[in-house]
Amino acid sequence: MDLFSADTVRPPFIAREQSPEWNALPFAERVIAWQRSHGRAGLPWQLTRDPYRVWLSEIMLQQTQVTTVLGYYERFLQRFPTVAALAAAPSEDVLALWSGLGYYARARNLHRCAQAVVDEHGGEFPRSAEGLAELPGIGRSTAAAIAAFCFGERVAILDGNVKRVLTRALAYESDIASSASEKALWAVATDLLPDAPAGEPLHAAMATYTQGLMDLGATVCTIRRPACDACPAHATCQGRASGAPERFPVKTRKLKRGKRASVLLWLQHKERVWLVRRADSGVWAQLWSLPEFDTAVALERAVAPWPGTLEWMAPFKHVLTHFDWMLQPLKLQWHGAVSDALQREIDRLVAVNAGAVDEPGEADVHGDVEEPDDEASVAPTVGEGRWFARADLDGVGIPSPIRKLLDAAL
DNA sequence: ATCCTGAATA
DNA sequence: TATTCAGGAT
Repeated sequence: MDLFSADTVRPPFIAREQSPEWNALPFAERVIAWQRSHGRAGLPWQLTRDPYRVWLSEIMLQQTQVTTVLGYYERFLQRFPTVAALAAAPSEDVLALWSGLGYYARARNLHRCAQAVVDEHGGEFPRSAEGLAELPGIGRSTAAAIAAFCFGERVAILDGNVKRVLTRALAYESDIASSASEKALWAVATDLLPDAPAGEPLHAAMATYTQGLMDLGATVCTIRRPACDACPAHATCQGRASGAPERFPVKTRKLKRGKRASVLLWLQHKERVWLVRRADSGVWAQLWSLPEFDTAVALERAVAPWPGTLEWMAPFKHVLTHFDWMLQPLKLQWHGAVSDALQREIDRLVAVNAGAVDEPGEADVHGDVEEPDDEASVAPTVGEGRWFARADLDGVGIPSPIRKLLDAAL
């Protein structure tokens, strides 16, 4: 069953067929009416007002689609049923359950936030958007969403979906990246908030309106080919009137990505692979991955004295926001025993990664030619490495492309 | 400016 | 198949 497309479970909403009186309703009331009949309902995090669950869903839904989050949300709650359980957990376990979701700073902030709620707020989330926004990982929009859903606070959200809906409704021509636009759109979002309907608590209106704006952006006012006929704001939408609603929001700055190339050491002994924990900052911070080198030469120098043969595996590209990353795995495999001396060498590689060992020392030990620019040749890690059997990989955080690589060949 | 991934498009 | 794009908080 497709929970995300309202039209699969409900008759299509055709704005044209609505009465003139209905179209004359204020924006918020139109959104609310649409949400009640055509918004997404029944998603796991919509069945509760528990701030812990709503907060978790909002963090997971940042930069991540509903279908992806569904695969993580329940599993996470099973392992951490309460904010106290999450606060008490090792950060390693939190990252393991976040593994594959991406933007791992969210998981680190999530954990810090849980600890702040327990340590500084007696285990209860603040009941206002203002209070929520002071917690790690909760910005203005996420704070407002939680406050609207859980406490019915009359406060505006402004995420990517909402920006799209609003800029189209207004045919807003300025680049939304500017701080002036940001400010203006927050003001618009706040202006459009519903008033308490007669004989109805504001709480319900705020929750429905907030969800409605999100769902409208996700299912009707889509990036490409918006379904204007199905939109409750159809009649007054300036973007639609302009004939090219998909032109909004206006973004003049084009993103340009840099390039980076790295070499990964796949160190395999029998059925196990050697992984290191990455540094506390930078890409894939604190996740487990294959040791990373700037060049094949640097990698070959590091493993030169070791047994086994180096095998070049298929290179692959991984795209991040700010650069295209070409990754070349080199597999070093052997089946003999790991002597204490060799294991010390392997541990030492990690220590070098962490910057704990002087580079000249390494050159001496390996009897290698001195090379300039050696310091940047190995990506930093936090100095921890372990052998992993296939079954061990489930228990730790591993970046998606690395997990995929390991799954395919380990 | 820096984080990651999956979906959409070419 | 390869490339482009979207998406909040810090």
